[in-house]
Amino acid sequence: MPPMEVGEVGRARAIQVQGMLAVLRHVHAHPATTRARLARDLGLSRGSAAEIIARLHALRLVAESGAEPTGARGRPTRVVHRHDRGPVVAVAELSHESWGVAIAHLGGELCPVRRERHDRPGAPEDVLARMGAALREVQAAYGTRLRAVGIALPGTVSDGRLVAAATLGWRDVDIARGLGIPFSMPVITGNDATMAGVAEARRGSAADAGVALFLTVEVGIGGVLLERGRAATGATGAGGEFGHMPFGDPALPCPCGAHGCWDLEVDGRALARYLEEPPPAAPRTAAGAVLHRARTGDAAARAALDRVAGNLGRGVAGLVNALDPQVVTLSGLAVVIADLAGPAVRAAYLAGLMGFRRRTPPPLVPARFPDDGSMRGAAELAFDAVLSEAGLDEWRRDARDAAG
Amino acid sequence: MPPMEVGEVGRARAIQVQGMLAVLRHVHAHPATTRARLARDLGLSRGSAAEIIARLHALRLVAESGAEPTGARGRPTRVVHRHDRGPVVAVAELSHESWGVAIAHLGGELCPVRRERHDRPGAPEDVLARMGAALREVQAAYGTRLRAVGIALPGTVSDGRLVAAATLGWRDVDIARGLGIPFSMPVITGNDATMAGVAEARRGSAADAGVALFLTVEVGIGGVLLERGRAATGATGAGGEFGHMPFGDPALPCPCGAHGCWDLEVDGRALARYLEEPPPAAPRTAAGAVLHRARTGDAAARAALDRVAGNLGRGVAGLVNALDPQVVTLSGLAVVIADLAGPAVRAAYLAGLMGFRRRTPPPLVPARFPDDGSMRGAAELAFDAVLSEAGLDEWRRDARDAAG
DNA sequence: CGATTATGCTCGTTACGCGAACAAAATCGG
DNA sequence: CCGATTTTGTTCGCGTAACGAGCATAATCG
Repeated sequence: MPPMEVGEVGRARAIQVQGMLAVLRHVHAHPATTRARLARDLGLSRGSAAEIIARLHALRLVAESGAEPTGARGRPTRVVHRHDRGPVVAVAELSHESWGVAIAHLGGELCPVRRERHDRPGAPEDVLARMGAALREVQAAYGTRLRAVGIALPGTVSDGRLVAAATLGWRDVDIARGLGIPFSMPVITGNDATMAGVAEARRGSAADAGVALFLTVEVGIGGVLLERGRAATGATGAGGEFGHMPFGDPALPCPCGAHGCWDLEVDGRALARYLEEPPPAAPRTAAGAVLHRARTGDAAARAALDRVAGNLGRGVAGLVNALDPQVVTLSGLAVVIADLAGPAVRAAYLAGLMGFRRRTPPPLVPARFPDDGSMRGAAELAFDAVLSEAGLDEWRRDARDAAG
Repeated sequence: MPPMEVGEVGRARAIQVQGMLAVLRHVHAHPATTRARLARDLGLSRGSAAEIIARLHALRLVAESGAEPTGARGRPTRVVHRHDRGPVVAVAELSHESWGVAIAHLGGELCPVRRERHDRPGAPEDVLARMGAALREVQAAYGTRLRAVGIALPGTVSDGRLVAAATLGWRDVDIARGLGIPFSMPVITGNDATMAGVAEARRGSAADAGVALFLTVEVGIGGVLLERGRAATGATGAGGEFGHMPFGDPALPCPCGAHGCWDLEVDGRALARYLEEPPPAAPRTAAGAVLHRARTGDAAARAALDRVAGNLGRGVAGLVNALDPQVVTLSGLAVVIADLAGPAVRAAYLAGLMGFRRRTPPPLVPARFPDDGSMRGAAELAFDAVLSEAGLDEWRRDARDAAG
């Protein structure tokens, strides 16, 4: 069967592709779904579901198992899950402390491949070369099963370039080139907070929310607005830099080039400034230390924490006023701040909300994936490319070439 | 032909509806399109295009004319446009100065029905009753051709209620009930700035932008983020209240209940405060007076204007950092401020942008529809409901009942 | 005025999912 | 233990929409 061409043999072929994609996306969103359930959820007749699943099985995209008694009346149904030789995506994550590479299967399961720690990452070339080597290792291992790559980066990503990464000390890095990825598969690069937000919106704390806001505090604040599981990343992919909104002291210069950014009011730099201590070389580590002091009775640290908590709450309120999410997911230090200084966060949050919102303020909830959210999100975005018309066409073409 | 039922006679029927909707949406987006052009743009064969257009013509949704020589080689093609007895939507707009009702045709053409001015609108019941009467007049005139109603309101709209309207002095008004609309057609209520943004994104200054930001200054700032022509209105429809982000002096209380809102830094209240004059009863009118003074050499007014211009530029920069639009459309007083104090706006705008954005800052452009943008946007959203599967089903059902 | 180009029309063909009918596999209750 | 009931799986004739080849039509070109 040749890949579908627009117009050939009518729109019926387009319907087939839509049916196959609907089933694949259902299996991805609900690993261990059943044939009966997906037929019901997708509004397919049982005959159609059978045929589509057979078609996908022949392409080694899904497999069936089970049909074991459930204790309920009626003929047992079969479980539909990913095929053992089905597509995988590679995901890479870079942070100021380490980098990691994993693969992800249809359904979202992550399998770590490599992780290396680094104190100061040094030159981009070095780190990216090692990451690229790990990715090529994955490609060697999985061959044509590897269909896309997702890369989560700690900074502002615009048009596929890491244009600012304060924690790494990098500026304007061509990531794909640095990784030396020669293969032609889709490569999705994005901000790590944006990707973590996607993971929370699809499988995490915000899975039931049509509109959600994700915020994380590491060095500064990152985040993203999510609508029906999709990140509002803007025209160039750099949306979500809420930390560079002028919620702070306008006299304070920000490393980003602007002044008065929210970033400076909610992280380790803010804590140090409120304690009248010198700016920390490693704001994240310094923040941890101050929070520990606050936890163990240091009054000055406590007061600094309360100020930062107020700044956090007030900024979140402003975003809620502007973007009207149903839920706000917090991650990173934001969760710790909310834990240790909940009343200060909440008071500033409620005070910052427009009056009509105070009756039912969107809840602030902790992330479900605090440690690997950005990898999970990178996997989701990579699978978006795979579970598309173009992705399915490519898979079919490769399957045919392999059979021929 | 009965309305389409999911599953009946295969997905072929679903294909038909998609084809019809694609053609209708094309005609709506491109009034005076041609049969040849829409076949090409939509990837239809000429036979299919002919059949779909015939189907739509039979339903009195579109008509054809022309086929007149164009001077180009080849057989002339026909123009496809709205049917004279096709669907219309009613649009209503309420502002602090007046209210208006119009109808809109497929393709976007607006025809005014009624407009009344009011100095102080008074009780919601009175104004809404008059607007409701005008809408019922439209219903009487158009009968079943009237398919939806769009209503643009000057304040925060959440879950269909006008929960805050500072310029009207209204709070928490049930609009549909106040209008007394008994009919069961879709009624789309929304913020006037949001709707004006939709108009600019689809047919105006931001029509070519995938992601756009719309901002208008009247009393305070309203606006919306737009993605592919759709407004990011949030979970309850209240998104876009950028004026209630804390870009200002945190000590300043805002009528909304929060403090330090951007609203207070960019309108007539800000100008008055900077001039050390009492708060104006009508901030919009007062702003106009100050701008006139600034224009005619009043140094104090000029200085106040420059401060407001800086506040505007700085806040816009923060939104650009966060939302990453391709273009920012300005309307209302924002355009006047940008005209009179362009350098101050631009300087603050560029200074507030993250460094990497300064090379290619999203342009600030004036609205294409400064006077009726919110009505045009209300029409767009009302037609969204009409040009949908449900809307087409309803139209077909009514057409059948009328013929039977 | 024949050649060329572009569009409009006709109609046999293709390919999709539907769903009725039946088969299979479980539990229920007497 | 077995017939009844429920739920799922399989089969296959059916209906339907769009395709596109082939031809007709209507314009401009040289």
